[in-house]
Parts: sequence; structure tokens; C-alpha cells
Amino acid sequence: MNSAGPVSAVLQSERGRLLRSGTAERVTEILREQITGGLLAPGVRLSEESIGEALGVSRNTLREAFRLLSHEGLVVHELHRGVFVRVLTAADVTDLYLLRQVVEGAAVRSAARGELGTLIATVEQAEAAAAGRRWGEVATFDLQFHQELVSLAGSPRLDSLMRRLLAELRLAFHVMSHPGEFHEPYLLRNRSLVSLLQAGRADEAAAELRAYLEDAEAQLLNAFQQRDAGASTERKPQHR
Amino acid sequence: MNSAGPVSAVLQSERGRLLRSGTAERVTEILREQITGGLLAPGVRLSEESIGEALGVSRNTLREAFRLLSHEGLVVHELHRGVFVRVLTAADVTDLYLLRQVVEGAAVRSAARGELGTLIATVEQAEAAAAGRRWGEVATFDLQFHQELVSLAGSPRLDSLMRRLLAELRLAFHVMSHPGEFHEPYLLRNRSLVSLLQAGRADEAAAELRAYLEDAEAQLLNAFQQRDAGASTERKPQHR
DNA sequence: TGTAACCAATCGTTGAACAATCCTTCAAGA
DNA sequence: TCTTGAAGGATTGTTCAACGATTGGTTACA
Repeated sequence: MNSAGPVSAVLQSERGRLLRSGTAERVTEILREQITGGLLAPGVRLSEESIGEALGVSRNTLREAFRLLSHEGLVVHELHRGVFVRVLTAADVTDLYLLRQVVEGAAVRSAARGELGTLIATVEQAEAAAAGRRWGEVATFDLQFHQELVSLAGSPRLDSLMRRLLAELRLAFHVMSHPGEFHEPYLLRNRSLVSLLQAGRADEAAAELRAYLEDAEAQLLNAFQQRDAGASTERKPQHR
Repeated sequence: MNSAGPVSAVLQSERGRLLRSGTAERVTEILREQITGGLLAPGVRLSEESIGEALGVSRNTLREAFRLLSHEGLVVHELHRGVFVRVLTAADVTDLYLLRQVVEGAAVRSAARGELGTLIATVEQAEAAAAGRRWGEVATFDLQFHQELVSLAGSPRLDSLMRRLLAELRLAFHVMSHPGEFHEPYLLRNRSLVSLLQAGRADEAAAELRAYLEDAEAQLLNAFQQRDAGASTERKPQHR
């Protein structure tokens, strides 16, 4: 029983890194990265044969990965037709932002007595990236900021929910002409959000967050309206 | 265009049931039912060979189903060891109820202007089941009530989140001696919750819900403490 | 022009095979 | 007695090949 000392505790935290493996999981990660990164555009069909060959895995293993991605909402599985990178609708955006309001709102309320150090660091990284006009990083750090905000709640399930939520949201970002720059104006608001939290003004922080999300949603929906308006004139059959 | 009447709407809602097929999905449903129903007890190992043979599906198909259940948190997948029905900890219960507070709290706030008809019907079905001492049905209708409460928010993602949440929660119920009767005292509170919503007293409804969930969580945690206390004396190796 | 029949491509599922890993057992040694 | 180490069997991880089922497109025909 004395073996359950600090050594054991440290090792236990590392255990996950050892056990986690599995080709299917790794394939899932790769595909998720490609999809959220925009390399696999929404609407594209993911053929079992071609992708399996490209990654050097068998169809069965690939199918396990597809099932996971389908469960996360990043791809859509249509029977006997294959899996397609999901094409989000305006309704999806609305739904995603409703969820963000709920999740991040709850996180902010419980973040008053949290450790804000990592949050501040991320804000500064984002600002540095914006100063250097590295828009890709700006987007990454912006999303990371909100992920860390939720993690202050200390709930594993809220964390993974937020992670999936943001992954889906990245699908939506790709409809815009300049997805990276989209995030830039919100860095100031991230900064002020942290300031309010530091000052312990939780109510104001919640209000600021709500307005933040409403604005971002409106801006995204606007981009979607432009896309849908153009879709009727241009010929751009996603599929079906 | 006149064909897009009520008939079309009904058929469209049923379309999913037609298109959805796939052995893996059906296997997933069966296993999920068995697990949440308690027939496959927490800690039990799900052997690929035996279950595959019992259901008459191949190992590959079964593994796809396992991946989905693992993603839902109903089973735990350990590399090269197999999948096990999840054994929840007290921390899991706390986390699940934190999520319920967030999700159902948000739902109640947006339920004031909702249609409460189905909600009332479910309460009455639960009360009838309780009068007949059909505890299994009481539990089912109680959970259905909360599912319908969330569905008032009109968010597909919130719906599926709540569905998975309740499925996991059922895992926790099985640690109690009389899982069915556990729900009975809460039927009164479901009823009063609806009454408050009908009266448009949203704030009081939210407060009632919060207290409701706090009580249920405490009761569940109590059952878990009893289990963990007994586990140290009895020899009851779940696995490992 | 429209419809029916055909055909190629792909998915859905199965079964078998082999490697990798884990668990159990048992024996050897301190 | 306790720990360590070495088989051995059992189960999972992954691949491969096969065949039926479904889909989408193309051709032939009325």
C-alpha cells in the first residue's frame, strides 16, 4: 500500500499516453485534422478504397475510423453511398452557437475562482500571431482560448463536448473567404473577457461573452447567406 | 408544390428509419439497450467472439459497434484487452450532474414559450406507472420527461447530448439496490416543475430544477459511497 | 423524349489468416 | 514465502480476399 506514493501518481497520469494507440484511432486523428484544417473540403466523398490505400490501412480499420468521425458529426455516413465531409447549413451554425452559449456561459460562471494563467498566455500568443499577420495561428489560438475557458469548469465531459463543438465549427469557418482574419477582431474581446474575470466581475463577463457569441454567429450566418445565394446561380452540386 | 403538405412532412420524419440500416448500427442499438437496461452489468467484459456469435455478426461488424459505444462512453476500450461495460466512479456522477445542470438549466430557461403538452402527458404516464408500482416504467418515463424537457429547446445537438447523458446515467443507477423506486419521489417534483413552467414562472422553475438535480445527485453519491465502502471488504474484482 | 434494361463502381458484411499482446500457469531462485 | 522469469494458450489488432447488395450512369429501344 505504501507504493501508492507520489511516484505512482506521476506514472498514473502518463498511463494514458502508453495505452492510447490503435491504428483506427490514429487514422481518426489524421482525418479529423485534414477535415477541420480544410484540406478535405465539405461535400467531398471519402472513398474507402482510395483513402485506405493512401494511408496504408485496410478497409476494415478505415471503417472503424469513419464511424467515429460520423459520430462526431464531421462526416455524414449514407448507406451504400459512402461517407462525405459534412456540409453545414445555416441551421447548424445557429445550433452550434446555441450550444456555445450554453457551454461557455456555464464555464464563465464557474471560472471566477479559476486559474487564469493559461488563458492569459493563450490570449497573448494570439495577439502576437495577429501582429505577425499569421492568420492561421490566430484562428488556432482563438479557438484554443475558448477551449481553455471551458476547461476551467473542470469537467471532463464538458471539455470533450467543447472539443467536438469547435471541430464542427471549423467546418463552418471554411465557407468564408478569409477564415483566418475572421478571428482577429475577437482577440480584443477575449482580452477584455479575461480582464473582467480577473476582476471577479462574473456577470459582466457573462454578458460580454454572450454578445461576443451573438456577433460571431451573425457574422457567420451572413457568410452562409452569401454562399447559399450564390449556390442557386452557380452550378456547384455538392452531391446528390 | 402542393404535395409538400402534412403527408410529406410525416413521411420525411420517417425517412430516417428507412434509410438507417446497417448491421453495425443495429448491433449498437441492441448492445446499448442491454447495457443501459442493466443486463450487461458494469465491469463485464464484452468478448468479440462470444458476442459476435450470439448476435450472428462477424467480428469486424461487431468492432464497429464497439467503437460507437466506446465513443458514447458506455463501454471502455482497452487496447489488446477488449471492451468492458463502463464502471462509473463517484467523480463521473458528479460530472454527469454538472452537465445536467447546464443542459437542463438552459432548456428550462427556453421552455417558457414552449409546447408543454407532451411533457404533461409523460408526467401522467409516470404517475400512472407509479400508482401501479411498475417501477421499471417509472424510471423510463422519468428519464423521458427530462429528455422531452431538453427537446423543448429545439436544438438537435442538445437533444443528442442529453440522450447520451441519460444513457450514461443509467449506468450509475444500477449501483443502487432498487433503481426503479429511486425515481418515484421525483415525480411530484416533475409535476410541480411543469406547473411552474405553465404559469410562466421561469425563474422559480429553474430554481426547482436546480434543487431537484442537487438532491438526486446527493442520493446517487450516497449509494456510490456505500458501494465503494463495501468493495474494500468484499472481494469483487471488476477486472484487472 | 422518355423509359427500361444493363453495367461498372462502391459499399456492406463475412470469413479466414497471422502477428502482437495479454493473462495464466508453473517452475526456479532468493 | 515471496519474487522473478519463462512457456503456453487465449484474445485482440489488422489485413486480405471474396461475394451479395445498392447506387449512379449509360445504352438501347419504343
